Amino acid sequence: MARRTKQEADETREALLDAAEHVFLERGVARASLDEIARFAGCTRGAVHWHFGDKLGLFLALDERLVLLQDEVKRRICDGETTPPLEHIARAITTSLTELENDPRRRRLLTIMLQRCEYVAEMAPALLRRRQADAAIRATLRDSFCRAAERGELSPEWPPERAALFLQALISGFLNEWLRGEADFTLAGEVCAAVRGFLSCTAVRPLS
Amino acid sequence: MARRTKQEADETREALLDAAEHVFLERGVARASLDEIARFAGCTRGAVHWHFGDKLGLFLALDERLVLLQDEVKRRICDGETTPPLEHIARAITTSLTELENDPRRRRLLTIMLQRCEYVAEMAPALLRRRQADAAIRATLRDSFCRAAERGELSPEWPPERAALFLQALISGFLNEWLRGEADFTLAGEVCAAVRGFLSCTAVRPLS
DNA sequence: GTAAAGATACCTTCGTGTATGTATATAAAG
DNA sequence: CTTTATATACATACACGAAGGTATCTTTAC
Repeated sequence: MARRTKQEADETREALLDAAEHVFLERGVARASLDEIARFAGCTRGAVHWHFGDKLGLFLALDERLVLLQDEVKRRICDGETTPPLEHIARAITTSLTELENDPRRRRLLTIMLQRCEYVAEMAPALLRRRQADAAIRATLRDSFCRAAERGELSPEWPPERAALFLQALISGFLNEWLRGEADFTLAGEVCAAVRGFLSCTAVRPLS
Repeated sequence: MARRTKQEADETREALLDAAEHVFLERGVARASLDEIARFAGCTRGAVHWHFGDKLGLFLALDERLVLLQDEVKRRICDGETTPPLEHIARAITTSLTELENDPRRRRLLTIMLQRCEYVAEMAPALLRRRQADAAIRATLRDSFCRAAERGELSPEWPPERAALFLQALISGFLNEWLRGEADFTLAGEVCAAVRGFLSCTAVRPLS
């Protein structure tokens, strides 16, 4: 009913987010009703409006639950820089992709954001977040490729800027296909192999 | 009014599709009302229901207006096979991408289908069409890579199946980034260069 | 007691489907 | 060559439900 402890309130909040995740995925964001979501979470629309204000607020709160692959890869690249740049990129991506593949919640969230919602004006906050993450990972990749070039490990055929753009598009494309659900490949397997295949192309010496 | 000539009826039908294209793009498919679309086309909802039945019918009719890139590339590859396979693939993709870039209507349609609609169950016909096109282009690419392998022109590092998957994901990823609108690259320029870059990697001899 | 946390009730808006009205092109009949 | 009939191509009107916002209770932790 009402004013349970702070922790219980947080639990209902989480339950509402879980419910939204489920209903959004099945019916799409636009067709999902707040009542359906609330009922799925075992409460009423009152709780939704209390915690999130309106539907957009609920959606944006759900969006923030999604850890972006870009951020993870960037974090891993920026952390410990022991191995050679290209190898380091490959490992960061491999680890991040594997983690993503083993996290069904993230997959569901990604599916919602990419296939179950319409990006009109009011969704701007969610889009902005992805835009910034894209720009950040792009810069990070470019830096790594630059350092590889300085060490004489990058083929002159692949200027850092182009290599970074290529890699970003490649992963984005694979991710999209993977999310369709009919994919006959795995992230940890074929996609990581493809990434390493590309990085080998950009290297003057083969990757270890 | 009523019962104009057959040609006039077709014109209103086209006008309605144009209007739907415009309104869907601006407001998203779910939030667009049939009344808004009809009014934008200079008629009323009566015309919409007459020509398309309901909103889903309108959407699917609009979807069929979109010539898929996959189909174009496939057609170009299957047509005249004079040059070596890898070079032939590169040219087919280059031509198709350039054509797409110069057709703003196709870009708008693609944007609607990828960013302005929610793929729930009833959208299945549109999804199925893309699925089949994906499968077809994939098979076509694989065949071409196979023939390149038979001619000794394909690097053993790249089995045909993997190369085809890679290429498909790469283009799909670039297309998605391009549709975002903030792309700092062009299809005819950077993307074609990237495709040729990849194909060069798969070749034992450099492309011409 | 009071304010947080949520339930309930009410109202209003919007959009769709459907049913029906209506004018005209076209073809058949005379 | 008219007249008549009918299917076509819409416009208009209505009815209905679904969904969201807001306001008002209710409960309980502190």
